[in-house]
Amino acid sequence: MAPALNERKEQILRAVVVNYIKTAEPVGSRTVTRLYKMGLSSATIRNEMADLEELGFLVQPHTSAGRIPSQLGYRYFVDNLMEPDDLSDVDEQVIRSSLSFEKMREIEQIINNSARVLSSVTNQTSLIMGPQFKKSAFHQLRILPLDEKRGLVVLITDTGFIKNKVIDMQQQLTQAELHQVVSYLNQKLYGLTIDQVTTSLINELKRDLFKRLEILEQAFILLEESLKEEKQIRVFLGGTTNILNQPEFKDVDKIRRMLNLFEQEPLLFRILEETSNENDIVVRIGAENEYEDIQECTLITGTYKIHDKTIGTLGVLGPTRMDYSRVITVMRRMVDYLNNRLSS
Amino acid sequence: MAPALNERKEQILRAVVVNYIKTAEPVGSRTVTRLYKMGLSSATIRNEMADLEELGFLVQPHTSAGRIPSQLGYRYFVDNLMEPDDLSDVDEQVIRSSLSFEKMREIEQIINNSARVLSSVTNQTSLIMGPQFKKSAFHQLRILPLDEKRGLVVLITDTGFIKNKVIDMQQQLTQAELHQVVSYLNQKLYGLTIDQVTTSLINELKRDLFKRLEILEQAFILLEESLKEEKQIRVFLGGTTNILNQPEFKDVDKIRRMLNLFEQEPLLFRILEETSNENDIVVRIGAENEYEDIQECTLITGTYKIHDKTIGTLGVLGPTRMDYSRVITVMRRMVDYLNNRLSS
DNA sequence: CTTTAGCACTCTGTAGCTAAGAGTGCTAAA
DNA sequence: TTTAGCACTCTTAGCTACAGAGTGCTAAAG
Repeated sequence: MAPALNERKEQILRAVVVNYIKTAEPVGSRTVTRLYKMGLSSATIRNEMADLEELGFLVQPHTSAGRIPSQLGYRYFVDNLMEPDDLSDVDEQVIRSSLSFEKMREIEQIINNSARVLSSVTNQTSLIMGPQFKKSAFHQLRILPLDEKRGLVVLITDTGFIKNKVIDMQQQLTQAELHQVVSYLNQKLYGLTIDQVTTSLINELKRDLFKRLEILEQAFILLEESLKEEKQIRVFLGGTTNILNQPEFKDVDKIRRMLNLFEQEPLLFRILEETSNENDIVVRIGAENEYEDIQECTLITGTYKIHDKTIGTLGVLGPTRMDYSRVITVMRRMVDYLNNRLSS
Repeated sequence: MAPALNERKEQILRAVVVNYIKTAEPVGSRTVTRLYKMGLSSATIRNEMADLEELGFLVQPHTSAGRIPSQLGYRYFVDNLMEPDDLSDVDEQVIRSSLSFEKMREIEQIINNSARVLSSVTNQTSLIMGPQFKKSAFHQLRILPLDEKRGLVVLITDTGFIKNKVIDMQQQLTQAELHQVVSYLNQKLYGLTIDQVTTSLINELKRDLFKRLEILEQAFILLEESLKEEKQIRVFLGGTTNILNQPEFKDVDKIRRMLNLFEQEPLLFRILEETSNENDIVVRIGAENEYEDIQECTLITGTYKIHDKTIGTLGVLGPTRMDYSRVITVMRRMVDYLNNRLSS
């Protein structure tokens, strides 16, 4: 744990962090006295800043430059010094209106829109995990025959999602046979979360059913597959170009690494999943992140729910020099609105 | 139309283009004699190159640099000088295997995979338009009641696509009423392309139906909406980071403009649609492109079909200095395989 | 003991300069 | 028509000089 600082040091640390976030330039002692006058000369501030550097809260890019916050400095700032941000009415309006579209009945549209807004309000890149069905509970399964060869599997969860998938049916089934299979499956699966529908459970059911009805192999493989597919979740990105506006990403090589990351959906998914916590907003600064390529970045995550069941994560990714206060506030609002919208 | 060149000029132009494509450095007269020895001194080549510049096929970045091809130069090369590329067995293998996955039943997966492969084999960015349903013909409509409040609309086209969408139904319909509506719609819409299902036609049907059955308004709005939605098509991107490897994109500002473009799906769609031609591969070099932000790029497009019906476009986007021969050959193969795969 | 003024020192970034290298265009001869 | 030779142009890399910003230290003042 970081040692506590006396009030004067805290004031100075705050001044440095706030200023550096705003200007992206190292902050010198002069600047601190000028902007946050506290009746002290620059020499005194200099001494204090030297102390703060010794304690690990500040670093110097080179001997004769100002100071910039270290990872520890940001951490202390976020934990102890940050003042909550007031969102402007305009921001508030933008966030709300992004979700109020009457027509957005498909959840993917809502999520996609949210990603856009989250990135534009924060000026960072946003990542939102699509709904995780595996955390929803199985509610109902239907199979609708389309023609001789195809059927439509419809899966309904307790969180109100409906996923469907077309399957080929090699063998034809009579209406009655189909009905029999479907009701058997419904009975067995009801109330389980999608997570709990494991391959072994499916195999068991398959063995069971085969005794009664031997025609089903193909249909079963396909059900299994369709469930498996639901477990891989889309991650929606917004404002990927925003990182290019940050001075810390003027190096093409860094840009490449970031964009490369953005193309790897499963990886993004894992990062979001690892970072997030159901109950609160999580701030991961620099090397606090597991994944190497974002250890110069800060990732802030929150989760959204449907009927009190957590089903997805939203994240904002940017350089460690990020307006923490603002992003966290925006994230809070976004989560609130999203929860309301999705639970109605 | 560009004037015809004598053989010697053609040889030299080809040499310059080929070399510049490979090295990204302006090509001087010495280099041409050294690499493509044709029994002439560099002075002669110099004279010829000066002619080629006068004719508009070559340009000089500055007085004392070598020459690079102009847009016209590339055009002449593509139209007259290019030799077809032999794909290596490895490439061939990669392309084929990207599509042979047994499990990819969903067309979006196939398209997505194709985008990935197309970009990695060409080392450029690829864009593939998802299937355009509006060019398919209406085949069958079904509505499956899910519970009291919701139903599932299933739309089947002659190209074998099945699109479906969940709708809310404010008023409850009896099974019989629903059946009546559905069969009426099927009768009216059968054989029309989705394109032809205009708002006015829908309104007409609506009036018609209202006479018989007044409960349907809500259901109708939603059918309309779901059709409208099918008209906006996804564009799948692959290898967006590849442009960063090109030396012409070392400027952060150019990168930003490109990436910005990539985020605007509807725009990409329009560009692909405008550029492509059903019957052949189209090469748009530099300012031949309509859209301003890609006038330093070349876009090469091809189309893919299902049962001889064109339903989508694939594109490769990169700097004008692009390996035309290779990209075009790869595009041809890709189109072939894709057509085969989708029509089976 | 704390604060501050003063000053020497360090490091960066920019501007200007030079020299090397690449390539051209022109001229005159083959 | 081709080519050798040469003066000329432009870019790039490296070097130096210098202004600007900021520090750390010392010694004096509170």
